[in-house]
Amino acid sequence: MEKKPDAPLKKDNFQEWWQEILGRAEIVDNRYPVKGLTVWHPSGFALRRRVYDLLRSLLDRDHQETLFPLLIPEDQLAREAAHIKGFEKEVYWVTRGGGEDLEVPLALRPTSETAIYPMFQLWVRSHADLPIRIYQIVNVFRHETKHTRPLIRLREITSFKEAHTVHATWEEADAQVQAATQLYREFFDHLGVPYIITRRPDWDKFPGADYSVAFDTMMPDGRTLQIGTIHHLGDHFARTFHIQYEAPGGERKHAHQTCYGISERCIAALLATHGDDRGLQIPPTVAPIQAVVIPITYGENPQVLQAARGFREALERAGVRARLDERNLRPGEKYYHWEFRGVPLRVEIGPKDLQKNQVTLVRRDTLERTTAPLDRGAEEVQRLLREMGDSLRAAARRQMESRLRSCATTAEARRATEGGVAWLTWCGQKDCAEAIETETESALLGLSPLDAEARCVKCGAPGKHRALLGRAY
RNA sequence: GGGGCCAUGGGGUAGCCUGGUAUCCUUCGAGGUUCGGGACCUCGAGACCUGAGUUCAAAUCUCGGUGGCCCCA
Repeated sequence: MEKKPDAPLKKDNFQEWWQEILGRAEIVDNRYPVKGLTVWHPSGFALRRRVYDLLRSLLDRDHQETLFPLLIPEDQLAREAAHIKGFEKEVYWVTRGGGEDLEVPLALRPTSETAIYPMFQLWVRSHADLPIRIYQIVNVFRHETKHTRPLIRLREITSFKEAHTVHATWEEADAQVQAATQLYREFFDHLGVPYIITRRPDWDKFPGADYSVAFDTMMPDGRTLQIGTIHHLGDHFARTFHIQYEAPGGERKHAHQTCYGISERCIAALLATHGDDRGLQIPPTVAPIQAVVIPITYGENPQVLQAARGFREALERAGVRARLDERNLRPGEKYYHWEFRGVPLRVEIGPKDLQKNQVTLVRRDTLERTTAPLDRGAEEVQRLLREMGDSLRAAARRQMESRLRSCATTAEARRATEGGVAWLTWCGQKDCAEAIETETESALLGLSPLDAEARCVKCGAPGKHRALLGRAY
């Protein structure tokens, strides 16, 4: 499986790097014989589990986890007009059971609003039932016509975390959007993935939403990747699905809703953000293996082996996820092996270390080599892991910010979007947006408030928004 | 949505034009010597995407399917 280290250079050719590294580092195996579906390798799955455990722990503070069915009857899926229009071209249908045609075709959920909201209709009776905040982590299916890419654009999204909330008023739902934004910030900060938060332009909002907020990050080639979205649904779905509650005064009112999602693109983002020409780099908070212990034995050497085993146990006791590599390979090969897989810290223990009663520690990010006394080694490992998490996050943030440009003309923005993204001022007119997109050869991804008075780069009218321009995956 | 290129052991490839015995590297298994940054030796294992057609004979030629990659909208 693993090849010798002729890994393509990431900054020169991200797409090739991406395709190669996922297989070689055993994250996913893309050889499954259906387009757009992929297999999580056990070690990739271990990472996925860490990342989603983190996400769960954040959500569990005030959400409850649930599980809804995969199949949605056609008539339910079609109830909300804008919603079905947004998804109909990508829906997979189950039309037969056994040898029989089904009376009602069943959709494989492309997202679960229409599976969940009929149940909300039953669950919501009184204002005392609100708010409801639930989430589920499930697979969803979308028959993508664009290029599928592993972990980035899939036909089966295997790891869709979707949260759905119900509130009494529009304002309360609006506050939930803020809360969700904060929660996502916290999540991506833990992963060290930098992000830009914008409101999606009207023509690009979630089908059936009042407005949509999106998190975008930047891939190494400067293209953007949407890694999280948050939607204020207003009362559109509540009206369609008759989700009503009895207010304290006795009148019946429509509820207001939000929904927000994160998929395995969050893992794509963390791998693409931190990886380099030597392989992956997994942030310590979510690394399934945080430190690998490599004994340097020179043939049989029971003392070294015993010390290495003992140290691994000490790490485990200190709460560090540690692994001992006792394979009969030369140490150098083990270094490359674990570096490629992104293990944050390597611990070497050899005869020279034993003599000095120390361990040698090597960081994955800087390859810096230090030593620590054997009996305080575990503490030092913990300290280094914390430091590495911070420094990965900071480096990623700097890297992205170096490729954000505020531009005064579309020509300037066009250059900026060749390897990054551009901010420019927009008046809010659709015509101007289209002209800007054409002239910059990129997409108007999102909007953010103006921080000072400015004029539309296209028509010169007073600006209404800062617009984010980029080329998106 | 439109166009182009491609499919050979687990991974990467040669062979295809001009039909006849499938190349090399890597990987994997066994054994031995090794071990502070990708060791070596011996032995062994493993492939022509799928269906149809042409032909005495197809990895090679033709058509369909499936899958992958790239470019443009």
